[in-house]
Amino acid sequence: MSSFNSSLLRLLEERGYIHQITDAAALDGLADREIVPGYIGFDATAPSLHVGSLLVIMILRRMQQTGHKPIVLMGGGTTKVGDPSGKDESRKLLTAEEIDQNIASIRRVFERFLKFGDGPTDAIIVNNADWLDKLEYIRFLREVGRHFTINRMLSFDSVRLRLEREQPLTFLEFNYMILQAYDFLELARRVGCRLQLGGSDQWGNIINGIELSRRIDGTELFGLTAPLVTTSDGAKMGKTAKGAVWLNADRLSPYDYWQFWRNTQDSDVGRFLKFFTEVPIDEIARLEKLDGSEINQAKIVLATEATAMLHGREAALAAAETARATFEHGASGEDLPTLSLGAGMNIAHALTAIGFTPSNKEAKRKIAEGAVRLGDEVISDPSLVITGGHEPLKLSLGKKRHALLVR
RNA sequence: GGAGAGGUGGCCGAGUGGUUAAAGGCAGCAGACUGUAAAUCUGCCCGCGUAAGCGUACGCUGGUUCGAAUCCAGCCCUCUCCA
Repeated sequence: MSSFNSSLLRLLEERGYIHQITDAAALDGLADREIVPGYIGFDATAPSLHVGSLLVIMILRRMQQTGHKPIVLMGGGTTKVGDPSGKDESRKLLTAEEIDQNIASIRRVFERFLKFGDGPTDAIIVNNADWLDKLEYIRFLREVGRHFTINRMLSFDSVRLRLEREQPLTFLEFNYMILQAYDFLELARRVGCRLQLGGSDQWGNIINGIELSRRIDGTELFGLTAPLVTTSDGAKMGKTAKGAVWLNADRLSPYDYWQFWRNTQDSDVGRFLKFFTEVPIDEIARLEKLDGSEINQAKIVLATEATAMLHGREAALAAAETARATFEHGASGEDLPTLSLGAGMNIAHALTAIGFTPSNKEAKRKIAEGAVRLGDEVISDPSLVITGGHEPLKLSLGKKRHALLVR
């Protein structure tokens, strides 16, 4: 069936994880013969990664499952420079302290997907600040800089698009691709890394690293990119009412994470099951063929499996149960967000306090629109003051967002 | 260093002294229809306040004026061309 021999590439291909490979046949041979250490870099621009990174994290996990060694590269150094890819403006510069805090916060997620340790296929985590922070400018320019022509650098999307749109690109950011290329060289030297993975937007950066390593060390390295995950109507995946879909539980609860997947469009379910769960292929084939409202069964599987992988099976089942109680029986599940009313609270303020509305003003608008219900009764009085009773009260905004109010 | 263009709400983008909290579009939220889907139609979309009302807002700082996003001065930033 598959054109590949190695279990790694066969699995990645079957699941749809492969967008481009530099030298597929050679990589296939290598992966078939020996343990391939492969890395992905993650910049620490926020205290949590979001679902946008989930696909490549899944690839690391799959690598390990097929007998290879995942390397998580935290971009402690590159974050200080800022990746211009896909952005019109440079980010504000983070301080070293903020970056370190972000790294500490982000790394916990990887422990859910990868097994770390000292064994040959155990995952390791490294920080490129370890070498980038120590670079000496002139020496670096002479050793590495001479392998890059400006002519070529200008042709890369990350740079070209910015220039075409007449947006500024600082010299600082311009250097990002060189540093990423150098990372690959450094990882090859330090830990024998042979493969770099990334999103399709990273192709240019990955190629640079491969070429740099070949020129300086004569080492043959490989690159593999994953497709950009968009929803079927073309939008970049990963936005919800509350903003980005964070992976850290303290930024997005398991319940909300479950809801994110539950609300997947029909046409995306099959693809997402392949990408973000480990449900067997033939089972996915069955699920995605379900008709009409039956497709919701597939969405529930997707939500529960994806949530279980990140937050644990128990949290996933609790989220599923709460959703079932809330949406199918009109009751309320205990996994819903909860707000303590204290002595009593204005209903509009309560909506804002839970985060359903960004402001009291917006909360009042929603009340005026008839979108707010308290215990399934539509509320029309924006000045209503709620006091908690013995039983939790269910507060709802629209059909999807529900919370429990307690005393 | 010189010449020109420009900086408007999350984004794009109108607006050149007075119903301008600022057209229109996108994104977003809600309602209807559904299946917690998509598409479609409708409404909403700076904040505080129950309300009257108030406070902020068109790069920054001042000024002119009864009144400024709109005029003037200085400054900051960006782009294009020239050196």
